[in-house]
Amino acid sequence: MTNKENTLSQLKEKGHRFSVMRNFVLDTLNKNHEPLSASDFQRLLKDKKISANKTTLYRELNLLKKEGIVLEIQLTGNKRWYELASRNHHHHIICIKCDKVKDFVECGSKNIISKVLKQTPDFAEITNHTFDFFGLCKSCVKK
Amino acid sequence: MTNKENTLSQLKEKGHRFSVMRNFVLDTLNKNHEPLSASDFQRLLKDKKISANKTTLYRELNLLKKEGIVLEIQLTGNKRWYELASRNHHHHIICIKCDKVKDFVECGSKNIISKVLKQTPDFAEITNHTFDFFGLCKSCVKK
DNA sequence: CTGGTTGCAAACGGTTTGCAAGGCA
DNA sequence: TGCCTTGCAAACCGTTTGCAACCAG
Repeated sequence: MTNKENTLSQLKEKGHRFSVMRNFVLDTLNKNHEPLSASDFQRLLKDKKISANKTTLYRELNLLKKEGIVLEIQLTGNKRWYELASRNHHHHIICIKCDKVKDFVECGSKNIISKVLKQTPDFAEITNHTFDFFGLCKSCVKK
Repeated sequence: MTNKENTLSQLKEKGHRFSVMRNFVLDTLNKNHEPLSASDFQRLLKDKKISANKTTLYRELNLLKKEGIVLEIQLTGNKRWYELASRNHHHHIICIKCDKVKDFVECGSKNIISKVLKQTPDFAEITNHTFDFFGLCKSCVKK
């Protein structure tokens, strides 16, 4: 059973159904190992000639987020990216010109968290962190 | 000469003028050593009984950004924070309930950058990075 | 007087909501 | 048949823009 089929049946047990959008989003996330934004999904939907309303896409992304299947991440400005929650802990590098996102695994933040809490006595607990890099990808540098 | 006066005269040399909003924003940023969002500024304007349109505030923040006096940072969701560019390199911890932001100086990212580039051959250069922590501040934990 | 600064209303872009229609189990 | 899913239009929220009036230098 593939990862996607696994997730679909997991959702069915919770009373959710099969749908074209659900299948598409899970399929896409399993095949692309980089975070995708709503506009990425819309472009891919168009490529696959799947006609769908953006509302349906946003609702699906929120449902998958609520069910803990995808994580929503905030990288730049005013859009959000989505990736499978099952992926290992990692971080991102984003091109500031074309918004391309790649992953990297190095983090090394574990031993920093206790230092952070010592420096910020107002805070009680840390739930997550970002450690994202911004720069220029090679194709944007050429331009 | 205070930091604010310094910046104001620096701006005058570039043809910009004194204005209530400019004075307020610079004053506020110099007095608050945490990043502030547009809504923070609007609240503080109200507190000081300074009547001003939000457009004016956004325009001022963008002008100061353009002049390299403030940095715009993206922490969560759909709003932006501003802080003086002259401050030392540092990072942030944000309360996920009340959006309160505090700084911390520990970074330790320098030796990580080369590792990041090695892992992501698509990228040519890194211009900046985020290293922000999300959690609960003590007053939100109590609630 | 000149051109930087302001307020207002409207637009913008990504995202969400209400509601009625559609369709999977 | 029940209720999950969909499409449409409109709302939403932070931010930006056009334009005419204002005012610091």
